[in-house]
Amino acid sequence: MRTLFATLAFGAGVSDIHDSAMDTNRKDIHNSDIPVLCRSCEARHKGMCGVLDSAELVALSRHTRLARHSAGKELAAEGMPVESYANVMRGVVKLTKVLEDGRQQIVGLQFAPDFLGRLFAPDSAVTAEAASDVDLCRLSKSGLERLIAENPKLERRLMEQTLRELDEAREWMVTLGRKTAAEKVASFLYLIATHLDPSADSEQKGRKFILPLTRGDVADFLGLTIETVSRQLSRLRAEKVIAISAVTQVDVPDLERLRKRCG
Amino acid sequence: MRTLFATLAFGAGVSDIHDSAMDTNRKDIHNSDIPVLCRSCEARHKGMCGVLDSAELVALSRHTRLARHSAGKELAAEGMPVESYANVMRGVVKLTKVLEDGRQQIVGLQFAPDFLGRLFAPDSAVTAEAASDVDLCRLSKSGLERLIAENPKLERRLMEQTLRELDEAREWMVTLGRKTAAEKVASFLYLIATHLDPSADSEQKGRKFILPLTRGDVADFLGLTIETVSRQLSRLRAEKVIAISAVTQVDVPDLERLRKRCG
DNA sequence: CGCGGTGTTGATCGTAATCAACGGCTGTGG
DNA sequence: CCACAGCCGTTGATTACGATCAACACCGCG
Repeated sequence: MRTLFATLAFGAGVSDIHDSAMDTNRKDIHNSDIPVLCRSCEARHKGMCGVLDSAELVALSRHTRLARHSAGKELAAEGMPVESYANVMRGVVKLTKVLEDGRQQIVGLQFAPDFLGRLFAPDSAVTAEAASDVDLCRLSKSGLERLIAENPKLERRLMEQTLRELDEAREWMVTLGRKTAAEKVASFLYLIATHLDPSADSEQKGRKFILPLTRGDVADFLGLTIETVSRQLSRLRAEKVIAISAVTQVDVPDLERLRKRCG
Repeated sequence: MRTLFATLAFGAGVSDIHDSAMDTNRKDIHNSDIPVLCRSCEARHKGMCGVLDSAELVALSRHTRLARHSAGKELAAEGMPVESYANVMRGVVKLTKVLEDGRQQIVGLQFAPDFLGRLFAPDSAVTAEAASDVDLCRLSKSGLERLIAENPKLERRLMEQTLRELDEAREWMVTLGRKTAAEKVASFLYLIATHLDPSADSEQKGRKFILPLTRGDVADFLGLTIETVSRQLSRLRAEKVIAISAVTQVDVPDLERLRKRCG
């Protein structure tokens, strides 16, 4: 009934993974046993796929396909049924909730290699939207649920990510409830600086990154207005805590100095 | 080495469960197989123990003991190792986080029959404190972790509670980030009215309850000051949305009318 | 060139924080 | 028994932080 995994992993009509990815992990042993799509994927190491052996990866890959979306694409809607799960391979996904009158709050940000989706619930409690251009590894709902039932280690790994997300949500509740606008913006920059660019995790002091969110997104994340976010960014720049070369290009020369602004 | 479970369930030095509890569940079949401490416990139905059969309950009860604490008692400290888990049997436990300068935020409230504790982490990310007088069913760390490893259904149940807590935390992030003081206080009262008193869940419109939190706690939960909470409560009372007979005694004549104030 | 979208900056306003006074309750000790 | 301290909660006066309203700069694009 099913053809070779590779055919499905690159499912018809979906743009192929870029060539450079093919070359990245040549050093891996038994690469030939690992589905092509998985070879460059962070989830295989730090994400949920890290608990799977190559045979299990192959089995899972029969239910996966690469999906690329550009910034702004709605991936799941609040209150709507979810037909598939996904792993974030590249980019940032924002999870939002809205009040009837349109006030919006970002309640979570998912980076590679985070798992995306609410297990064991008929429909999504949040709206998921691509904050930047993203690559997702889509997993069919039934396929993953079957695999979870068979593989306790996988369930455990997902439990651990869920607990981590809960910790992060609670950390953010402190920021939303008790910090000033200045501290909120500093906290946001610190979060991004420490979550993005996971390759360079040495003790290097300075970090440059491209903000994956617009000012409006940042405001929705922090419970502020666009104007206040802009003003606080200007203030941090004036005080040399950050440099802003282009609107989305932020440079943090001293991460520790930024952390001190987080309250 | 171990004596009968009943002896340990009522471990020496711990005050006994009150007599009335003994009579509550006479109608249960095979009550004689169920540990005495479990007979009146909500966790056995809606909580994590709902997935255990009576033999498993007995096995678990060898690692449990009833612990009573009065309001204000610190049950776990942020950043400190946790030596045991617990189920809330009665009362309310608040989970808090603090900033260096003392600003405090409540990041979660646990009601019966919630599970208490952070699995798979060496130490607690939050401070847990009895908000009201509470009864806990303490579970030894190693005992529960062994049981989880053996019982996939139990892990699943705990996963489901964790996911529910994550949903609740995200719901609360909207309240903290985007609601006005008036909406925050209304939302808090609505939360309490719908979470407390789980027995009377009929479509009755009116609800009376004793606030398990002080004004200071409410303020810490909502990211407000005591004064603002007090003013908003006075306003709701003046507008007949609630009645306050004593400081902790709240009466919500029309739950739907309260819900409309939540934004 | 004008246009829409995004971001910055300035002026003003309003909500909630802060500062302050006081009332009610409880427990303690003369 | 009353006096008083200490705590909690309410209410009033004032302040300040961030929202709102407004103008404009910048950029890509038809």
